[in-house]
Amino acid sequence: MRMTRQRREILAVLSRTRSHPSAEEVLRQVRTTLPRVSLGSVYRNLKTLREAGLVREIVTAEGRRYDAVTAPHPHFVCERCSRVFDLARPLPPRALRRALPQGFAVSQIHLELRGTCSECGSQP
Amino acid sequence: MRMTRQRREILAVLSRTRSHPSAEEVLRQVRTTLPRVSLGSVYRNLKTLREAGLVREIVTAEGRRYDAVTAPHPHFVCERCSRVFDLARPLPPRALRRALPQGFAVSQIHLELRGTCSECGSQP
DNA sequence: GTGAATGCAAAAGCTTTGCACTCGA
DNA sequence: TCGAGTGCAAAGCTTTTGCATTCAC
Repeated sequence: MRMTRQRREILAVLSRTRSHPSAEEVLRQVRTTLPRVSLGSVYRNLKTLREAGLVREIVTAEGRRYDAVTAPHPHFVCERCSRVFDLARPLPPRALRRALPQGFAVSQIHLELRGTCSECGSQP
Repeated sequence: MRMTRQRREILAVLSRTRSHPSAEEVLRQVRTTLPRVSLGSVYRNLKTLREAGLVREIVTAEGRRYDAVTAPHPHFVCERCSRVFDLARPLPPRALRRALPQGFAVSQIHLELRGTCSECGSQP
C-alpha cells in the first residue's frame, strides 16, 4: 500500500477525532490541508484502509461513519443529534455464543445502542 | 391508517417469511398477487408500517431489510450469502446499562453478529 | 521509470418525491 | 364523497467507476 499524502491525511483526520465522521466530513477536514482532494479518493482510501485493517466502517440508520479505532467496541447513536459515541466493551461473549445455532461462526459483533445522549436529554 | 390492498399484501409477505427481504424483494413477492404495485408504494408503505410499529427495519452493511417481527432480537448476517438469521434474545441488559455514561437513555439495542452460517461454512 | 493512486465527471445504486388519478372508509 | 394512497417518472443522495494524468517508490 503506497502511502500517499491523501491517504496519510485521511488516516490522520480519523486518528485525531472520536466523532465518527462520514465520508463527506472526512473530505471537508482533509481539504483544510489538501484542498484539491476529491470525494472519490476519500471513498477509495477509506475502502483500502478498511481492507488493511486500519479503519473501521460503522453502518447506522443515519449512514456510514468511519473510525480509526478498530478494536471492537459498541456504539451509542443519539436519535436526536445523530452523534455516535464510543462505549466501553461490556459484552460477555459466552452469553452470545450460547444463542448461536450449530455451525455458525462469528467474525464480528456489532452492538449499537440507540437513544438520547445526556446533552440532548437535558434539553426539552 | 387506511388498509389498502397493497399495504395488506406487503404486511402479509413480511409476516409469512423469516428471510428479512429487501424492499426490492418485497416488491417481487407482492407482485405475484398484485402485479401493478410500484416500488415507490412499497417504500412508502414500509415507512408507514414502521411508524405504526408493525414492521422493523434492519440496517446492515448489505442494505436495508424488513421484518414483521418487531420484538427486539439480535440478528446474524452471513458474510458469504448475505442472509439474515434471527437469534434468540440473549442479552442481559444490566451489563449493557453499566457501560452507559450518566444521562444517556437507551431506546433500542441493535445487536448484529457477522460471520459464516452453517450452510456456507460447510462449503469450501 | 512505472504502476498504483489521483482528480474529475459520469454512472450506478437505492430511496424519496411530485403529480394526476384511484379507491377505501 | 373525498382525502389518503397509488402508479409512474423524475429527482436526490450516497457510493462507485472510467479515464487521462500524476507521483511515490
